[in-house]
Amino acid sequence: MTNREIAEIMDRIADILEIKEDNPFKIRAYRKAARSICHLDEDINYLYKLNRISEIPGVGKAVKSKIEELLEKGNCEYYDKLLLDVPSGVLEMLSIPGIGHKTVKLIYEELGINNIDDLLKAAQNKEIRKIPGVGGKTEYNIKKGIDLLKKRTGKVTLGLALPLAEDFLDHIKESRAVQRACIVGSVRRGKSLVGDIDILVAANDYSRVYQKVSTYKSVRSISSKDSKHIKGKLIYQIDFEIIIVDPDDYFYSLVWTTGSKEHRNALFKGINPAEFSRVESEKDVFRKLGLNYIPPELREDQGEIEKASNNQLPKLVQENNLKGDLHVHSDWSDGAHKINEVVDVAKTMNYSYIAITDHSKSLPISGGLNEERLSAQGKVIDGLNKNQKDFQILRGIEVDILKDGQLDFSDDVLKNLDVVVASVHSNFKLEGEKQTQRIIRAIKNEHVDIIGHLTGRLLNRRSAYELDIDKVLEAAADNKIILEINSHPDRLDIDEVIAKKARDYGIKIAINSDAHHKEDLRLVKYGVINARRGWLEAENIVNTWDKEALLDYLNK
DNA sequence: GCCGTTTTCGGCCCGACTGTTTTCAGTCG
Repeated sequence: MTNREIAEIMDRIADILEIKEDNPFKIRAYRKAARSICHLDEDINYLYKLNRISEIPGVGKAVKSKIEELLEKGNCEYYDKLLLDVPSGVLEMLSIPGIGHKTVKLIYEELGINNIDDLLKAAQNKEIRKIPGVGGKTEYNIKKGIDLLKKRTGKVTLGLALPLAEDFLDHIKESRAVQRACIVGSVRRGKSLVGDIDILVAANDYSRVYQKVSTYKSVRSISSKDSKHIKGKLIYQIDFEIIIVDPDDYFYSLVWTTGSKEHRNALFKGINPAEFSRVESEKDVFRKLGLNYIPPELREDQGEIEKASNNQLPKLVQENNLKGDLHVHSDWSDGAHKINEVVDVAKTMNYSYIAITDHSKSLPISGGLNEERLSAQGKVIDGLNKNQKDFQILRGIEVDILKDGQLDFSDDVLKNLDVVVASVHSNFKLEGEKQTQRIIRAIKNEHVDIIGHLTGRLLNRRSAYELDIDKVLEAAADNKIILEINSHPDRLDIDEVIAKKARDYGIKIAINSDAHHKEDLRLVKYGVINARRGWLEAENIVNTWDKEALLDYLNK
């Protein structure tokens, strides 16, 4: 079992205990264990072998024994028993945004509804509002929530799919029958949500490829196979397809299977594939078409083919262009690590600066800083900086944008900081014009440098809030405000469409990790992919600049 | 169920908003 599978079971246990109204602190303990297992840098099987499971934060005697049982036997008696108490459909109802375990339990007990489909029917028939304490508004939210849920069915985040695809690819490449292999399709293009994992394989011996694929540890089932394709399901219910081609056709097929349908149709219109037999590289395929090499992230038929024929493609930003990170949390608020621990990881990434931007006081759940603690943190950072060589910790804050667009700190406090990231963490449901004016007011504050996760979307969980993007971009451009690409794979906010638009407005971008755990600094990988999909070059991204140029820009 | 220590029990993140009622419970971040 993988770390993530174990973590999901711990979360599931917490869900069931919530429905059963067990001790809230016990529930929190299971959630905490799930989170820290998710964040482990090491394989939990490896920790188990070394007898180091109890070193995981939040894992005590009871959780440890359950993890060990799961790793040894693949199941756990306590969990199996709990599953008998609550129907699986009721647990699925918990994933509907806007209703929690209390409401789910109430609906289950009062109406006997135990699955999402019946719940939707009951909501449509106005049955839910008959329960005392539940009204028409909740009923409406249930319908809307289920609608959102249905839309996301089958798609998973790149953050889940890419590491799995890479691991699968490594496994396939171990086979001597495989001459070449590559991840293709939407995963290679770096879409933030993907429907499946596609891998192209060049091989002559199909049966040996099948043999290799079928022994991959995360394959759960195989639904069809022939000499050209193997299809099935991986863990987390992710579909996969292995496309097997003759080695002579590999590079042509690589281009064919990577681009979106629209892209490849435009690319190969009226062209005989036989012309591309035995070409030596992907670049050669494009050359034969009279085009520059088009990076996978751009192969979406958004004008890239024309640009490739005119030598006008952008020189896309790369991960190794990044010199720092401007949105990082520490244990001064809801981050897991001390500032110096985060700095140590940043140095391994060859960064020369990071900004520590903990939450501000309006977010008490996150242990947000008040003026006194912010000032104390500043002194700690100054002290740490004295011992740094070729590295600087910038003093920052992720300051809350309040409901009316005012900030959570006064100008007198903000003016002393190197980096001010302003973000929305409340009142997501404001009507569009008010939301727009709220953010523009923050943009106009002279001390604000960056707007964090501008649209507030959470992939598969929460839509972006209502916002007039053009008005916001205009204001950002006028006020020399940097927009963040938040790299967390559940956010990727701003998305590639807004990023491209922002570039056209002349707005600078920061690719930030928003790390709450030291290892999460590496999530910028996804931010970079997103930026590339938005046609951004290194010069558009302020944290590819060296420290002097950056500070100069921040001081405007 | 975990954790820490003036250590084997007592405390554990909390405020705002929403919806349903009319003073509060549920949900979210």
